[in-house]
Amino acid sequence: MSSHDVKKKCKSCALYSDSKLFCASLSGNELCDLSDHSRTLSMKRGDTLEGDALSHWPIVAIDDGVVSIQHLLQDGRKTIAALFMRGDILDLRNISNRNRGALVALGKVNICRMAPKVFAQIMAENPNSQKIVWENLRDQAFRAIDHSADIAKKQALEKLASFVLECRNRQEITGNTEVIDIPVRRVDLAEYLGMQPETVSRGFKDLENRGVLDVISLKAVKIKNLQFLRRIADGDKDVIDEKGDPGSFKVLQFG
Amino acid sequence: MSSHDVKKKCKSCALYSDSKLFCASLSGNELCDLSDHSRTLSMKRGDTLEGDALSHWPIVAIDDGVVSIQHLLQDGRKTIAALFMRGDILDLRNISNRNRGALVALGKVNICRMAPKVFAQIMAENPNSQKIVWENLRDQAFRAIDHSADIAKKQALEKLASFVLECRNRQEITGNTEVIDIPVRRVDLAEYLGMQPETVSRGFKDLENRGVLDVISLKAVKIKNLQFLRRIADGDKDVIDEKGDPGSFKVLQFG
DNA sequence: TGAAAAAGTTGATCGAGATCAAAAAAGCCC
DNA sequence: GGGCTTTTTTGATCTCGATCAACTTTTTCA
Repeated sequence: MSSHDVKKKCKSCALYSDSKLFCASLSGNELCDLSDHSRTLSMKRGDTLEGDALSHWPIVAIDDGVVSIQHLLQDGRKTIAALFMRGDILDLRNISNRNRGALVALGKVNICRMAPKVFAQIMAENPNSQKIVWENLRDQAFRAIDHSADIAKKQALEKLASFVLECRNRQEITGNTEVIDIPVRRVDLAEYLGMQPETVSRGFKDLENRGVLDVISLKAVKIKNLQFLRRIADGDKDVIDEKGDPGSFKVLQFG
Repeated sequence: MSSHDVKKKCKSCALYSDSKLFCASLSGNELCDLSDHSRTLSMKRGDTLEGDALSHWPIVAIDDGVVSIQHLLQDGRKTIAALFMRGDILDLRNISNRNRGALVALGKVNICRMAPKVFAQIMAENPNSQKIVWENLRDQAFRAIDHSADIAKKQALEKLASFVLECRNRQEITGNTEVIDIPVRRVDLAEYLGMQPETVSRGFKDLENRGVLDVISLKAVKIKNLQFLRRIADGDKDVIDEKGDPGSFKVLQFG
C-alpha cells in the first residue's frame, strides 16, 4: 500500500483529523506503517466483534458511532456494561479468558482494527502517542468506575440525570444552548443503567414535569435547569422528594 | 538516600518481591531512582487520600491491603465504586476535576506513592515495565466494566455469587481447598455491590442453605459446589428459583 | 481480660421499580 | 409516501430488596 493510499484511508478518520487523538500524534512513518497494518470496518446496529476477528485484530479504535460491551445472563437478561465512542482505543488482547462480554455496535459505527505488533511498537517508541493512549485507557477505567457508582445505589431518576450529564461531558458544548445528544436508544439506555425501558420513559417524563429538561426527540434533550439536574444526579433528596408536579418543586437558590 | 536504604525500603514490598509486579521489572538504577522519589505510607481503616497529598503524589501503588474508591451522595448514601489490591497501580493525575470519588482504606493498607515524573520516565524508557503497568490498568478497566455488569441487572444472590468468584479470581488458589478469603467487611461488601448489609447477610445464609458454600467466618467462605456457584453468578434461574431449601434444589448434572 | 462500641444478623413491613398488557409513535423498506 | 415492523410510551399490578427495629456477635481499647 502506497503512502498515497494511506492518506486516503486515514484522512477522513477522527483519530487522525482530531489533533487530540491517537493517529494525529504519529509521525509520517508511523502512520504509514500503522495504516499498512490496520483494517477499517463499518458496522451496523447489532453487529458484533468476536472470536477470530478479535484475536487477530485485538486493538480497536473507534472513529465514529457507539460501541458497547454487552453481558448476557443465562436467562436472557442483558446488560450493557460500557459504552465506547470516537477516540476510544480498546485493547482486547488476552481478554477472552476472563471477560464474558461481547463487543456490539449500537448503530452505524466506523472502527479501525490495528495489528497489535505495530501498535505495541509505537507505544514503546513514541512517548507522546503513548501518553494519549494511556490517558484514554485511564479515562475508560474511571468512566467505568463512575458508572458503577451511578448504578449501584442511585434511583431511577438520579441515574437518568447522571447519564444526561455524562453525555454532556463527552460532547463539546456548542455555544450555550444546552442541547444534549443522546446517542443510544431507550432500550440500550435502560440496559446500560440497569433498569427497564418503561422506567427510562417514565423518568424522562418526570424530569420534564419538574422543568429540568425538555425531551426534544428520542435522540436529544435540552437542559433547562442544569443546577437541578446536577443536584438530582448527586442524590439530593430535597429536590427528588417533590413528586414532580410541574413548577412546584422547592426552589433552593444555591447548592 | 543511599542504595542500601533503597533496598531496605523496597525489599519487603510486594511490588518488588513478586516478579510479576511493577518494581520487579525495573533495572537497578530505575529502582534506585524511583525509590528516591517515592514515599511509603501505612493507612488504617477509614484513612483517605485526597487534596494536596494526591496532587503531589498522584501515582499510588498498593503493596498490601484493600483500597476503595468511594462516592458519597448528598443525602448520605455511600457507594464503593471500585476495589484495589496488591499490585494495582493507580494513576490519579488530573482526576480531581471529573471524579468525585475519594480513596479510602478498608483496613490496614501499605501503599507507595511515586513521583509522576520518574514514573513517566520509566514508562517512556522501559517497555517491559510499561507493559506491566499497561496490563494492570487494562485489568482495572475491565474489572470495573465487569463489576458494572454485575450490579446492573443481577439480583442479590447472583451479585454475592459473582463477588465470591471475583475474590477467587484475584487470589492464588492454594491446592484444591476452595477456601476463599473475603477481604472486606459486610458493610463494605454491601456498598460495593449496591445493596444493604442485611441483604448481604441473608444472601450468604441462603447460599449456605443451598449447599453452595460454607460461611467459615466473616473473612472467609468455603466453596462446596463451584459449578452451582458459577451458575448462580451467571443468572441461571433454574438454580435460583428453588427457594433455598437445604439439599432440595434441582440437580442438573452438566452445564 | 472485660466492658463498651461497632458490626452483623434476624424478623416484620413497605415501596420503587419490575413485570405484564396494550396503545401510540417512530423507523423502515418497497 | 403508505403499509409494515420495531420501538417507545402508558396504565395496572406485583415482587424483591430496602427500611425499621430488636437482638447477637465481634471488635476495640482501657
